[in-house]
Amino acid sequence: MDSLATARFRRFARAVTAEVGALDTSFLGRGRPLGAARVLNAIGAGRAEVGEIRAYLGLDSGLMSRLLRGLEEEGLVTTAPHPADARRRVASLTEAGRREFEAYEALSDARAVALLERASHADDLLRAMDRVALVLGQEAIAIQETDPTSEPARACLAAYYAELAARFAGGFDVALSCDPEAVDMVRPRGAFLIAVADGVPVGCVGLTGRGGPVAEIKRLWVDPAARGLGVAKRLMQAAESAARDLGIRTLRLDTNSALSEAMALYRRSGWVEIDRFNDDPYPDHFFEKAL
Amino acid sequence: MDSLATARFRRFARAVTAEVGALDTSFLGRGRPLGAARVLNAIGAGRAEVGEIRAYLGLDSGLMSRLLRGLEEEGLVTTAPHPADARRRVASLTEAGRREFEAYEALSDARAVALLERASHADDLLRAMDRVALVLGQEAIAIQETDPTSEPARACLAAYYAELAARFAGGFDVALSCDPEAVDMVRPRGAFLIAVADGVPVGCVGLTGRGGPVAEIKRLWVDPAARGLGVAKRLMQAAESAARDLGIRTLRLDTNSALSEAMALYRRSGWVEIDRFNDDPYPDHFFEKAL
DNA sequence: AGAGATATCTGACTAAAGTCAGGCATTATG
DNA sequence: CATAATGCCTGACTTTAGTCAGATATCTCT
Repeated sequence: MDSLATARFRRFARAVTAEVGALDTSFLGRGRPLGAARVLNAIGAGRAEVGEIRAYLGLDSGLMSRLLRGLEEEGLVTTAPHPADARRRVASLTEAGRREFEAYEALSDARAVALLERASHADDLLRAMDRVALVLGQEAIAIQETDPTSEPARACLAAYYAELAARFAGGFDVALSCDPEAVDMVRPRGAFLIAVADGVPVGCVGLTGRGGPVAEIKRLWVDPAARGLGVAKRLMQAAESAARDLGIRTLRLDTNSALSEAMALYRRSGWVEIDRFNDDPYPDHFFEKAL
Repeated sequence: MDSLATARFRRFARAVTAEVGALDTSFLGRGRPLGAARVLNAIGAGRAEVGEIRAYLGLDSGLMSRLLRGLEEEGLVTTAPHPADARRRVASLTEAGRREFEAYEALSDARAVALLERASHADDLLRAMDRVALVLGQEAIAIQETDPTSEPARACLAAYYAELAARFAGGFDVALSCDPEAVDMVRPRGAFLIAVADGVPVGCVGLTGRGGPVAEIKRLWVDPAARGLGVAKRLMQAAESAARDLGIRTLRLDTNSALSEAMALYRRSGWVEIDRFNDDPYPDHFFEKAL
């Protein structure tokens, strides 16, 4: 660890506290102390159980209780006993509370937009921010199943096609490729999985079935900012597990030698190379795995 | 500005506040409230005037005054009237105050090291952090003259040579190149300039004179994380201005077409291409500029 | 059913941060 | 040289955050 590294880290911390601190204090400015605003926003973000919010915000139980009472008196929050355990309480926003939460959200978004519009190289800045966020918070990347036509799925696929176009010497045209139908990637025939970090999709994989015991893995992609963190491996494991659920016995996939990280991953995880099994012009390597 | 951009920014803010906030609260743990610790650290970081500290930390004048009194009673700080304006006051650390400041510094460094050691891909993480810090805080990049054998200058040059080795098809060996003597880059013959962001060097340029009216620009380098922010242009302007100071009338430089950004910069800023003027094996383009 | 654990609430505190009006030198300005 | 402005200080507040010791209701386990 060279001594410059700590200086670089601290330079980063200084640059960022100024901006991010401003984002935090934007929680003020709606006539409510920070503590109460944080609780309101935690509830708005989906945290319902009082104990969970308390742990998340690191609050003393007495303080938490008083903040909740305050929000209740403002008419923003209601609490009720937990249906399965009446010692615990669950909080939820009232109509007015939801409006107030949305006002906080709008404030945060406006701050973000203002900063990004002010910065030169916003694209590049966002990529660097993604990398920092993902490496620091890598435990927060979750794999979830979604419809292949959903908004986050389409965002992943667009990025995937753009990357193929950039990496294949002759470009990439999805119309020339064996593009699976969306219906083949929805249960019961198949599945579509995405990796999500804090609401932002960072990777995807499709399991394409045709109703029989053989299915294909298609469209494995991971955001460059999330590479090296084991996301592709987790996506593949989740796809295999979904395949077993669907009664699939054999998985196949095709790929291109330009995608060296993907090839290495397949070889590491029990896939064996087989002969060409389709006439898609893009792939030059074919793999199979028995489940 | 797509809506995902604000989500990505806010993901970054969340990931970072957890870590950077921890760095901030490391200011506690020395038995002093945060406010007093922040004032002490501001003085230690070189801020002397009370009004300046007040503005920097955003404190009320009454609060500021009390915090200063507290630090004085602890024997960590002394204040004196400003020599040019006795209404203003300047604060400085006592011997004990300096020791206490250094203890805070050590604490911050330890936090930084702990985080970087915990993170996978620390190198890559630091590069992304550099990019974020530099784009956000680009106004804080300062150009300064230094000895070419100083620690930061050597760090820049090592990075410069490493980059040439990576970008030249046949590699780069400094021993084969026309390497200028350090003494030719020190006044009165020449100069060496570095760009510094918050204590970390991010770029350099050498002005190599031989005592006559002609000098050469050598070793222009900018940290990849700081590119696109106008640092190279500012370094070149500072070098030209130093050359004028030294009575130089004509500047020359050699470069290689693999360094396309540099070539573009020279063409943009009034340099004209001339014939080869040395037998260095690496350059393939030669430029001149009259001052 | 009873003992102990758990989750939240209430009351009574303290510490820290922040606000505001006025005071006192000192300096700038007409 | 009088007047206004500036920079800092002091005293008297309020608000916010945080702590801690019970109280209360509920659940788990035997």
